[in-house]
Amino acid sequence: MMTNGSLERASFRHIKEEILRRVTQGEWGPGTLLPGEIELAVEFGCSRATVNRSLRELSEAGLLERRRKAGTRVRLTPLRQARFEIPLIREEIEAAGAAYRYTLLQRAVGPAPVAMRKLFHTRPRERLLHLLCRHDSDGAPYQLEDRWINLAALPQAGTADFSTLGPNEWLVRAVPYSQVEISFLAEAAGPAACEHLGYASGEPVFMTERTTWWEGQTLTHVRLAYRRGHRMTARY
Amino acid sequence: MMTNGSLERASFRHIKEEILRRVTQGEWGPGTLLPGEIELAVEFGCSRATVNRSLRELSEAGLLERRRKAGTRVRLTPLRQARFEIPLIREEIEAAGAAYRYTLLQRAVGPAPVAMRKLFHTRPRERLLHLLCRHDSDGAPYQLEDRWINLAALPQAGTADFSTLGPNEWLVRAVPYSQVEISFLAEAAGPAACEHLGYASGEPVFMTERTTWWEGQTLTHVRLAYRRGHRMTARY
DNA sequence: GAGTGGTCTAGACCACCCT
DNA sequence: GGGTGGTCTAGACCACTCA
Repeated sequence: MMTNGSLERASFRHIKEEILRRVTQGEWGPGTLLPGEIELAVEFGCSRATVNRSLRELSEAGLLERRRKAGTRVRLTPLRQARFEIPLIREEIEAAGAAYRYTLLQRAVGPAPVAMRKLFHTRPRERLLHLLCRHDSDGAPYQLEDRWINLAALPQAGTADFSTLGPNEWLVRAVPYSQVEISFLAEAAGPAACEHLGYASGEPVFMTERTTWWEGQTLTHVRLAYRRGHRMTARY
Repeated sequence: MMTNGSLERASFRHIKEEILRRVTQGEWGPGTLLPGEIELAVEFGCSRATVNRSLRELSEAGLLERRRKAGTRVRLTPLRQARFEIPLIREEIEAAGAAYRYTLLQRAVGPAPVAMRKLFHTRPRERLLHLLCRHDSDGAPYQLEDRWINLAALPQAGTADFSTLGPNEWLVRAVPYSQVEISFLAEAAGPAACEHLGYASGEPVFMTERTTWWEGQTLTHVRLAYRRGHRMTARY
């Protein structure tokens, strides 16, 4: 019945905030050993499970370090992690209040270059679908998409109509939950970026590369070139 | 006493895996309404709290969508999020098994350029510390660090010795827990990148920009230029 | 209004790992 | 060996939101 003494209800959120405050304001410096869960539960007038959730989440966020028997400590150097949300390109553009347009520039089916064959572990005879697409924001080129799709793993992609629906959206519907590796890098503008994004040859281009697997098979590999000045931003 | 019926102990991990399996293998397609927590608890032979933790974590990971009264659904388009760990540059290099070396190239205190004054909200008279440093991996230039530090907010930085300890490590110790905004971008190599990282003028450079606040004050702003070919990679 | 998830409690047992 | 966090349970009340 009696919960706290103060007006606030005991809650894992309040406890997280209070512990975060003590750490950021230096009350508990790097390396400090925190009181045990039972002790904190008494201090905050809540159950041990509530304290546990607070400390667990702060430890997942990289602020604290927990070990059985050793206790909970403030990390010496906080584990920094930035989380980037990867939206569908259409949603990204529309969220910015701009009009989205999609154009299929090229479509080809055939044997793959060596680099792609290695990535997809396909035999020389197997065919890949190669697509080149442009995504516009308010009529101006925004992103160029250079995609390879494994037709052995995704035969339906061979007959899908990519002239109106982008391959990314198609894939998300066909294979929604898959393993992904994503990279960010800088590259010199090649002929395609010059022609479709208006770059001068050799200009720096911000690029994303993504490879997608499902049940151990490589499904698709895509290289996304962004328009001049694009950046990926996150807070933490 | 009786827990499960099967040999496995009921655990939120097993439940997560099983639900993930049902979703990825298409048993529960996008938009599917999952059974309620109580129903799942009966199925898995565990308590509702255990089911709740499983579903909560899957929803935080972007796979599921939960609303009171409406229930738990498989997301139509999975919420994609990539998590990048941001290590100290020294740890990044040493983790790759290479030797780390740090060099302070320039140090200057003075009035700031307009762009920096805006960022730091300083008055014209206030001074900023400007540092240029290089981080080497196995003797080869790896990263160039161009940093501004707000001396009004961090007066100790004015007397710190940055000739042996990099400003990043110094800052992490002085102000461990702060707010950060980080961006990734591509830029043409300027004179500094050419001189210290061996770029040809105008070559594409992968860059990170980071601004750090603490208690509402802008503490520091840094631009990191990486050696040729660098990429940031994450899996999800 | 009623059904669902969100959270808290009190208690329990266990696994890990420091001393 | 013993103390700490890791997890589970059974029950409860609450808040949101859909019909």
